[in-house]
Amino acid sequence: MAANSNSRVASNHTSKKQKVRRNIHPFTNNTRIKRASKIVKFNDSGEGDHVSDQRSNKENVVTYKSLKSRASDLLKMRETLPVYQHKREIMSYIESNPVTVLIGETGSGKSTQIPQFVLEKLYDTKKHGSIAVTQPRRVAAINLATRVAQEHGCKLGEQVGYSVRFDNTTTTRTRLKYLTDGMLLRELMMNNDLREYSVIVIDEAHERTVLTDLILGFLKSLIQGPRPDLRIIVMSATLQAEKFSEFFNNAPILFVEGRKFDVKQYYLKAPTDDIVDAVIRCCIQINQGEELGDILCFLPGQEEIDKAVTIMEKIAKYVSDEAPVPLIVPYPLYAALPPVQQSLVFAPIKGFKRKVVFSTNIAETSVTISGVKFVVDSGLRKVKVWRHQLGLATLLTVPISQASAMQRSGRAGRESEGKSFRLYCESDYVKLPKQSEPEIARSDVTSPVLMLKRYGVDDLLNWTWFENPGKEAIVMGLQELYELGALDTRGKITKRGQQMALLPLQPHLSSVLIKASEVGCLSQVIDIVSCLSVENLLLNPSPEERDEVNERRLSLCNAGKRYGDLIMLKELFDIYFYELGKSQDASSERNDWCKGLCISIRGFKNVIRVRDQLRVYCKRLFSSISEEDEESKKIGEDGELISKILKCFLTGFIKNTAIGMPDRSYRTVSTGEPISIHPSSMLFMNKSCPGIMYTEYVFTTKGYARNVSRIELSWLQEVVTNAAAVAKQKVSDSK
DNA sequence: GAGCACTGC
Repeated sequence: MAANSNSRVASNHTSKKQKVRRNIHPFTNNTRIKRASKIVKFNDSGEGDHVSDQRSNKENVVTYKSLKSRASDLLKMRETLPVYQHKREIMSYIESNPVTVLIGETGSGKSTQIPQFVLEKLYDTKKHGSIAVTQPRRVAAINLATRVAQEHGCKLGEQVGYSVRFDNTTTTRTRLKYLTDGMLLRELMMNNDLREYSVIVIDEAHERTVLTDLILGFLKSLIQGPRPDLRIIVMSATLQAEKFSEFFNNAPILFVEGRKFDVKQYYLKAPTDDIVDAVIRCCIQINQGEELGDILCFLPGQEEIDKAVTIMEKIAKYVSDEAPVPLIVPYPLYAALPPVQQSLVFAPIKGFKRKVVFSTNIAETSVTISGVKFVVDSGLRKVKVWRHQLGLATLLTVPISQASAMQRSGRAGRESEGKSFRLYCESDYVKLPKQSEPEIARSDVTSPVLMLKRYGVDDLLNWTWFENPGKEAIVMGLQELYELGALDTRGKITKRGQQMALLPLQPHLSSVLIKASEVGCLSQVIDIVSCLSVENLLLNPSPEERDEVNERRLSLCNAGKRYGDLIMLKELFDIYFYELGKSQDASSERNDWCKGLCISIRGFKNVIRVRDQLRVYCKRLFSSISEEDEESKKIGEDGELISKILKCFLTGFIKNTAIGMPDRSYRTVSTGEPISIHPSSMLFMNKSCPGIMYTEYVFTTKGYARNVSRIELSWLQEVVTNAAAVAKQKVSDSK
């Protein structure tokens, strides 16, 4: 590998200026201040390590006076921020336009300051209504609200607060509310026209998550219909502004320069075919030739990362023995990694050493690591693409977009000037797509379609989609919802569909829950569904302890051994919740138990929170809830009960079934494709199921079923008949 | 026969 010495300096500065179009109003910023370390310590975009919680207990003991004095100290820092210097100009645009698009680069202060400017204006003009600021991630909403409350001189929940799942600090006094876009969508579902807000700010809109895209669509229909008075500000970090502007009737675009340090780009002269090898070589080269500073490497997935870490661990000592260079200390970083190991990457490294973090896309937006001076970019990522016709997801390794490459490089320039090594040719960079394909264009839209139906939209194909997912996707979503009993034959939402839309679950799981409430096993099914709702609950044991952990899990789950993963989850839940929850020292007992079984401790705490929430929702939604259902129940090894539970799941996942073949392989009921049980499943070693049902079907190297349960073939007929009867009933109801 | 990127209610 050889880094291109004729590298060019990537200047976002100039490229942005070249792109200024007729309806853009650039703010010339001559006040580019060299950021003193003391001045801006907070994260403008709210990105922070999700391991540490920035809220401090001190907040609870400070007096009103000290809140105010802290706020006036902070004001001096705020005044140096780029957006602050253009306050009057920005506000005049916001005041005179129903929609304003604001492009603020990293460090511009947009996420903290713009909402406060608007708040001041509301105070000054004595206007009613509050301000909502949406974020794609929980941590961002929490951190931003915490910071802004300090700047505003109040406690969280007074004038400034946040609302995320399981945690709402807002009160009736709150005028500025940071919330996840999922929460705003929920508010839209409950209260169609968002009367309580006079201004809505959509932050990080460039990330183009499904939920952000949906909100944009809802907002357009609101200002065209019942809320012409609503003010909207779309904030984005990159120049994807034209699309936002066009969508909102050519809204003005404001551009505020940020404060970030230059990052020099280096490219390969010739492409590489072994990306892990190239990344390792590049790190060694940086270690030999560059000043001290940490390295962040972007690789597509866990497999490549684990491989890179293993190699680096082996050669690091040898390399530093050979020459007087820093000792490289490698760290992996990906979401499925246990939180304890994740947190290791945030600790600063001491001595003559260099931290090298091998990470997935998680470090591109969700997590910020300080001390990074060098970025090594494989140019690859993994992406899940939904195949509407097949009803399965494929997980592909694909080249990133230019925007993504710039975002990755930017991670080297947060604290000082940095360097970015792109392990592909500059000629290939130019050919990359400018932006990544928006998520909604490659996702299952069953859930969005249900939301729209719940909102009362009839003509889905011609709705105010910010990004129309296409006729095929919408029709498949409609059909799926019809089969789940959420829509009737005319495409109108049913009572069942209304209930499904209000549950914080994917429609298939909502449907399972409703079925369970009808047949009297709601409590047990809630427990299982709660476990399924938490990602990375069962962690991957390392290869050395894999057999041991599997053996331990199997020995605890007698029913799970036979019936599969859903029942196993319930058995584990029962032990965690009933058996370990009683003793004096429940918490440490539970933690030890989780560690031994390679189960996420935080994961199980989330299971309990999801469970509590679902129980509350179910009580509200199903008036027919029986007294028995309100009591919690352990599962035991009652075959009849287990059958009943699994049949409930079949009503939601009837499409996700496969039949056992004589050669002990499985073929899907719907398409006849071969499908394999994923090695993480309890049933991986089991060779005797007549049929299987799974909650997920992902194609990687081949088709894999995850969360697998054993089913009897007769159940298929039974459940299909019931579904048909339900459909018939629905038709006669609507006549 | 051997393995899934990230986020949200």
